[in-house]
Amino acid sequence: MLEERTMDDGNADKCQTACFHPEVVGQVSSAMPVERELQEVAQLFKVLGDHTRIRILHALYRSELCVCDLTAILGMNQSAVSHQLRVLRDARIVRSRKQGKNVLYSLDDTHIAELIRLGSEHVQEGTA
Amino acid sequence: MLEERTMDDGNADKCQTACFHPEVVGQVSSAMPVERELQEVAQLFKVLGDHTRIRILHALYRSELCVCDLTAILGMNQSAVSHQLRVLRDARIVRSRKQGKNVLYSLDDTHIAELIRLGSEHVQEGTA
DNA sequence: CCAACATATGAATCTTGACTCATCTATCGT
DNA sequence: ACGATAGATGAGTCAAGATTCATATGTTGG
Repeated sequence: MLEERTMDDGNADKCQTACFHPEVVGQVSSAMPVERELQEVAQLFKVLGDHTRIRILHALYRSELCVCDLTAILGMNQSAVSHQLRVLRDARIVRSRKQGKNVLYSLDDTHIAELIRLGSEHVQEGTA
Repeated sequence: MLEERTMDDGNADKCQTACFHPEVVGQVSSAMPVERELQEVAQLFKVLGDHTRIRILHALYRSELCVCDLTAILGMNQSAVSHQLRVLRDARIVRSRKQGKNVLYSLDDTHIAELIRLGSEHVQEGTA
C-alpha cells in the first residue's frame, strides 16, 4: 500500500501560504522509502525499545543462555521472559537451539550488537 | 536504584536444579550495565520505534523542514506531527530553530542517522 | 492594536503491548 | 510409563502512548 504523495494531496491540513519550501517537500516526499520498509525499521526499533528486552540482549551479548538462566539474571518470572524471547525470536534478533530440557538463546545477527553499541554511545554522550 | 544481582536473590522463580550454567549467570549478572543506562538505551530505541517518528526522521535526514512541510509530507494533521516532534526533541534526536512564524527542525546527532542506516540494512537483509 | 497564520499543548479517546496466571507440551530420569 | 522440570502460550488485566479535538501562544502584516 505505497502512496505516491505529492504536495497537493488535499487530505492533510497544510499551510495556506507557501510554507517554507514547497519544492523541497516534493523532493523529500519522493525520496521517502517505501511504506513497507519504514514499517519494518520502526518495528525493529520498537522491539529494541523495551527495558526487559534490552536487558535480555545485553545478557546474551555476553553468553549463550537458557531461559532459566535469563530468568535468574533478570529477576522476573519465567513466563514474562519467554514472552519477550518470543518477540525477539519473531524479529529474528535472537536464535534458539534446544539442548535436552533446556533451550539456549543467542544473538542472531551482528547488526544487533552494533545497534546497541551505537545506542549506548549516544546516551552516554548525552549524559556526559 | 542500582541492584546488585546475584544468583541467590530469591525474588524470582528460578530453576530448582542447577539450570545450565550457574557460574555464567553470576558473570553475566555482574557484567550488566547499570540500570540507568539500560533504561536510557531502551528509551532511545522506543522513540525510534514508531512509524510516524521514523518517517519524520527519514524526511529530516534529507533536509531541514518546518512543521508545516512535515505535515504535508506525512499527510497527517499538524497536532499529531507537533506531538511527535516534541517526543523527538525531548529525546535530543532533533533540534529546532525558529525562523519567523516557522520552526525549522533538523537531526540533532550523527548517531541517529547511523542508527537508522544500520536498522534499514538489517531489515533489508532479512527481506532479501 | 488586530486579524491571520504557524506551532504547541492539555484533555480525552482508543490502541498497543507488557506482565500475570493457568495450562499445555516436551524431555529427562527412574 | 510416570513424575518432575524447562519452556511455550493463550486469555485477561492494566498501563503506556499515539492520535484527535479544542484551544493557547507567538509572530507577522496591515
